[in-house]
Amino acid sequence: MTLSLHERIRTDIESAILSGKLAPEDRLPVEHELMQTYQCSRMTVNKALSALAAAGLIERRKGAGSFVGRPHAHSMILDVPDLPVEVAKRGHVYGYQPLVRKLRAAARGNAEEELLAGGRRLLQLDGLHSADGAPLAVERRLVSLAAVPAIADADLEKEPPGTWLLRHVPWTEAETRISAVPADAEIARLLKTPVGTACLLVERQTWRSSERITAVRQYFLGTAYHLVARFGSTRP
Amino acid sequence: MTLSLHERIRTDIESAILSGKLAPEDRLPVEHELMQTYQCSRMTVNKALSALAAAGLIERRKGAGSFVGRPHAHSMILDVPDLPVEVAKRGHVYGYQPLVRKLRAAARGNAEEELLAGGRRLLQLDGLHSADGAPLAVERRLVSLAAVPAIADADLEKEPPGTWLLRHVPWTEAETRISAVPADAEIARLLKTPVGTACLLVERQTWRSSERITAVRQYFLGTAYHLVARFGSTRP
DNA sequence: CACCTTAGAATGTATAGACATATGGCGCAA
DNA sequence: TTGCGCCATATGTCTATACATTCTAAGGTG
Repeated sequence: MTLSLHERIRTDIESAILSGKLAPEDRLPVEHELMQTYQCSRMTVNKALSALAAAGLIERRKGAGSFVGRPHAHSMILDVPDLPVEVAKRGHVYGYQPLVRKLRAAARGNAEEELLAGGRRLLQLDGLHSADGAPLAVERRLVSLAAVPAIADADLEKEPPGTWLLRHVPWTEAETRISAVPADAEIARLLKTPVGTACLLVERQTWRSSERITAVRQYFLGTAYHLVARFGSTRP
Repeated sequence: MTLSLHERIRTDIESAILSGKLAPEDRLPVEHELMQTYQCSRMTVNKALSALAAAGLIERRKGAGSFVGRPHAHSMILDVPDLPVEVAKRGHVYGYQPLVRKLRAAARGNAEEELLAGGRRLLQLDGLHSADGAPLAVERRLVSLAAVPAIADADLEKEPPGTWLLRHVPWTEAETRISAVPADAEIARLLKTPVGTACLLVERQTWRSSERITAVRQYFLGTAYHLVARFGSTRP
């Protein structure tokens, strides 16, 4: 793969930073110097540096110059894969078993549910994800019928509601909380594991321009699943 | 804040996508149309669209056009905060207590450790993070002396090694695995919790251009800590 | 010596044009 | 009808230039 010129400039500087040749707070060559070095126009240099700035690798200060940014080991990229896809990728047979499908109002006094419902009703969808027949995760989901009326008529027998929503209510914003909890009696029964087993709890809320769509709690069998996050120059 | 023209074009299209006015696979106006709409040059439009493509919001196909991408609820942004900072931000007093400091060779047969050591020795650093005196997390860390010889002389009594490394070996690439495990006897003793308590296990490896720096396992008290990941248009 | 002004330096934004390259559809030929 | 090739289309890359904005540092003034 032959890199275009601005890509080459970008990767050159990128590897200089990641290898430590350029330390944080170091000043980069100014645009005119890079123009000389690579024998190109300023716009080409600018494109490379702007990309690095957008990625947070450098900081550009108008009038002052460009500087290597300080690293932030926070803000890594977390892969939250679609379960059917992920399970299939590991060579297992994915299964989804719906457990509860209930149309109901928001629980009174539960501010969370009332916000989600937005005055109308909620669809509660509980289900069990499995890999090769073995339980993998229990899912408890609430969907706002105000935001997604179409889900009332959706066929959710084979496809988990998360996958359905991903296809029908695209480009939502989301926030995910990850924690570890012991399995309560019901979770333990469904996951066929002793009460108190460590479970990875993934709580996710999604909304679209301030309209709340869905809230889900997924209890993963702690030993059978993990999430992976990355930080670095490796781009997809 | 007055947006520049290419920023305005970008945010216009961005909100059209996030609000659903533009659905996945939809075709965007071609660059020449946008030039007309905004009365600007092609480079300006191109800058806006390139930024959207870099963010994964749209897909551009040479010769074909620009299309709204399919949403990926995966690849969220995970905040892995520096513990001292995060604890302080919540109004608690952070504490770090070193437990083990041992210079040793890689365990034979442990491919992981041998890779990290790179033929030389490892520094093992175990410690306990606490908030307001209450145990928060146990940390077990290995640092490659081949990669970071300076850490042999570092003062790690008050500052956790993670913070020290962040300041002295910046811009590492990293991979984090997140799972849930029960506390074994030693972890339970240190966290002052019963054996089997659900713990959030965060395993992180960092390296710099294929040279391995450190590997760490942090066991968080499940009920006392959680991670948060976000996905959406909100940029810092 | 302290403070203010100012000139230069560096990035931010935008224009207009040129050529390169991948795509997809249309028309022509076998 | 089928398959091939060509061409219009749309994006990718790059140039050269212009002016705006912001920061830094030098130099002059009180």
